[in-house]
This record gives sequence, structure tokens and C-alpha cells, in this order.
Amino acid sequence: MPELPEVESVVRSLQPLQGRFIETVHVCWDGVVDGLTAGQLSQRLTGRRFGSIGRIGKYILCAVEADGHATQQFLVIHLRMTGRLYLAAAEAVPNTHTRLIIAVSNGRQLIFDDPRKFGRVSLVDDLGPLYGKLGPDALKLTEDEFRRRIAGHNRQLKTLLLEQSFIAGIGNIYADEILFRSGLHPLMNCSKLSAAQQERLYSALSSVLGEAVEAGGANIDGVFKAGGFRVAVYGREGRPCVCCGTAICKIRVAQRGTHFCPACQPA
DNA sequence: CACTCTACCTGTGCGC
DNA sequence: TGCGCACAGGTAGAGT
Repeated sequence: MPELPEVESVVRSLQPLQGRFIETVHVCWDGVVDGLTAGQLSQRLTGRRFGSIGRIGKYILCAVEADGHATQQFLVIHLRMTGRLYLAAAEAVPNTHTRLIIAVSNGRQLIFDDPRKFGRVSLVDDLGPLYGKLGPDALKLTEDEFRRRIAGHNRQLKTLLLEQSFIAGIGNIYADEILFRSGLHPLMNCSKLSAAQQERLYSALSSVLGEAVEAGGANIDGVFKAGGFRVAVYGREGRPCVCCGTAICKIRVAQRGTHFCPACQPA
């Protein structure tokens, strides 16, 4: 399940796209395109050139340069749960889960696979609305800004961390990992945090995400493998805490499976 | 504002 | 073996 570190890893892998011309666009499943029709997407992209490839939170942003017919636009891609975005050789053939193929001028293809069909692709003129609905990217968040933003809320820590308008990029897995590292209970209300606890939370957030990015994403035994970051609590219900040996608990918070150590993260 | 629920999807893994 | 079903969860949108 791609969250910020996995998306960052994808963005890095897509850098060779920059400067390449789009030769063909093949939408394999129409539902993947959001906000315009598959035909419009194809027509508007074909013949144009990719600019810089970046990201905010879990959204992948591919600039499409201005040409004689159109101003600069952005191809915005969200992988949601099961999306995979990667470059492949021109000869690569679509599999049953391939939703979109963009062939580019160096004989390669940008391929978007998504078994669950949750992922979406759109083309926008302006990133303003997207930036407007998202909080600051979790990797760029400063401690001061974190304190300032948390002060206005009265919510459970887990729910708050998942809120993209609060901080962009954290999903269910890293929310659990961040809370574990900070030693805070997922149901604790953010308004009850002491200054020291706020600092621990910020520090855990930065270090967990930083390490995960460095490792190229998470590695969850038998479930998900993007990189080498080993999770401590996610998916480990009933197994011993890596820190104290107590059995990891699983509860539901905001309709999400939530894992924590009852000893290291007391209520 | 905080929260809850539902819809969107399908592969996986369980019990029977 | 195969069937039915709960489950996984990011986001939007509606409702309490």
C-alpha cells in the first residue's frame, strides 16, 4: 500500500521520463481517468513532452510542458491501495491489471497497473486546488509548523495523522509506526499532548518517514514489499513487541486496523 | 468541527 | 474442491 515513502520511491524511478515526448496513450480501463474522458486524456497528451516529475503527499505530479496548442498541465496520479507505476521496455505487454500505458520517445513505456481499480489519473491546468486541500507534505514539515497545526485540533492521534488536509502523505501503516515510535496511544487526543510529547511525535514522524524513504519503502512480511523498511507494529497483532515483548494489540480506529503495543503506548 | 458510514474494487484467506 | 464471506484501506461525499 503505497504511502509517502513508496510514492517518493516511484517518483525517483520515473525521473528518466523528464524531457521525453509522449507518443501514444492507451487507456486500458476507462474508469482510471478522472475528470475527463479517456479520449480527451489521450488526445491532450499525445505529442507533448514530460517536464519535471514530483509529488505532494501521495499524489504523483508529472508536468506536461506547454506547446503550440496548450499551456503547461499536470498529469496527476494517485496509486491508492494497489496501484503500481513503473517504466518498462516498449515490448512489455499489458497484464490483466494494466489500466494505462503511455509510450514515450526513448522506446520505453510508463505503465500503470492496479488490480483493485482504486487508483486514478487526471490532467489539470492548475495544482492550486490540490495544494489547497492538502496539508504540508510530511517530509517538508517543520517542527514549528507541526506544533502550530496541531494546536487547532481536538482529535484522536491516529485519525489526525491519517488526515491528508492536516499533513499530506501518511497512511495507515506509517501512522501506526509513527505512534509506536513516539510511545503514544492511537486514541489519545492531540489536545492532551504535552510539549515533550509533541516533540516526540514530530521526531518519530520525521525519523520513521526519513528512514522509510531511505530504505525505498516498507517491507511487510509476506504482504507488501517495496523496499527494506521493517515495520514494528503494523500487521503484527498478537506477536511480541520488538521493544518489550508484550503482545501487539489491534483495534479499529476510524474504520482502520490500528496496531499498537499496550505497554510501550499506554492509554 | 468531529465523527461515522457508504461507495468504490478485487485478491486473499478463512471456515465449512 | 469449492463456495460464501469477511477483510484489506485512500478518498469522496453524505449524513449525524
